[in-house]
Amino acid sequence: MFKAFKKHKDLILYSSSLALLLLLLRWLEFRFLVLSTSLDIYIGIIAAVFMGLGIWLALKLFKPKPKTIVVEKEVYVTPTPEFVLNQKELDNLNLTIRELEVLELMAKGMSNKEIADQLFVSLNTIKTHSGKLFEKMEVKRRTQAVEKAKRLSIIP
Amino acid sequence: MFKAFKKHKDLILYSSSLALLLLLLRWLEFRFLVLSTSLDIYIGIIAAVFMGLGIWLALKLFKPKPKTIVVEKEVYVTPTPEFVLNQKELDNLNLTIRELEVLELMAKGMSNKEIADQLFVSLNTIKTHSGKLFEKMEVKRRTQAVEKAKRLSIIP
DNA sequence: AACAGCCTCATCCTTTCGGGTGATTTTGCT
DNA sequence: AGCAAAATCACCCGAAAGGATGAGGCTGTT
Repeated sequence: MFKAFKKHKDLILYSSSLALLLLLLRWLEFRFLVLSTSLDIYIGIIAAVFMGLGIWLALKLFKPKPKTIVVEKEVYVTPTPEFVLNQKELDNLNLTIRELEVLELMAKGMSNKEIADQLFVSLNTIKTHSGKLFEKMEVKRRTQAVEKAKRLSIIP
Repeated sequence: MFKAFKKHKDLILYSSSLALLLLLLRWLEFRFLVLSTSLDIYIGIIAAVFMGLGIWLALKLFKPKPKTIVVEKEVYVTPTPEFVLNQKELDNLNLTIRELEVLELMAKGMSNKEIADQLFVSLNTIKTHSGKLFEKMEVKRRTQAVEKAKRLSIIP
């Protein structure tokens, strides 16, 4: 009994609604046909009411359909292509420790003076190092040295 | 077509039921109240049609209103070894085309003179461009400019 | 001890770079 | 047509970078 009711409760609910609506219509029919015989208005009301019923029905039936939309959100991956030192190329250049240090600081955009201060040596020393560095790397300017070093994966 | 039927089978089912019920009621009404006129049938048709219209309207109009549940799905972006320009940072710097060109050539380790020859302009012009470039990038030397540009993914 | 390699520093000189200023032309937009 | 931004070029000056050369000190190997 209850099971059957539960199974068809929607149907019963809507049927009841319709019955109620029909009663309303009958009442309206009586009111308008007896008091004022405006058929157009009557039909208009019928149309409006049933259209409303249709809308209500449709909304009721297609209501809680939680459509899930998967939004792909790109995760910002830090551009860290994991620097791997190219030992081979580094060996080929045959740089000294000091020269490599100077190269690394150059790559940070530091001036010779700043590098000198950082390494606690004189400006002239850095000039000597950088000069030899350019010789070994076969470049003419610090910018070229840095570019080549990055290209050869000697520095990150 | 069949898919649409399957999808809205509930609605169709209930609508048919209602229509059937309506017919039954009308028949009952006719039988017991003996009040059947052509007007009633006409009104019934009106009601049915407009209810159908209402349903159709509702489905049509409120279809693109699916209460969507947004599920954010994190997607792994393979660390592309290829250069992806950071347009945001580039826009922030508000560089001109010429300044960007100079910056790119600087990054290749070229001297101002070489850049001037490459772009078919005078050395002084390149100096002006580079000066403004350093201003906008808030750096003091070309090496710093290149380093920062690479760090911000403005140049490869 | 001798030698080689590296690090350090210096001096002299030239080139390059960068800052500052001003001017003219070109171009894009309204 | 007129305005604003961009591009072009010039001149001056000081700072930084780079080339050439020489020299002294330290360290590990032979």
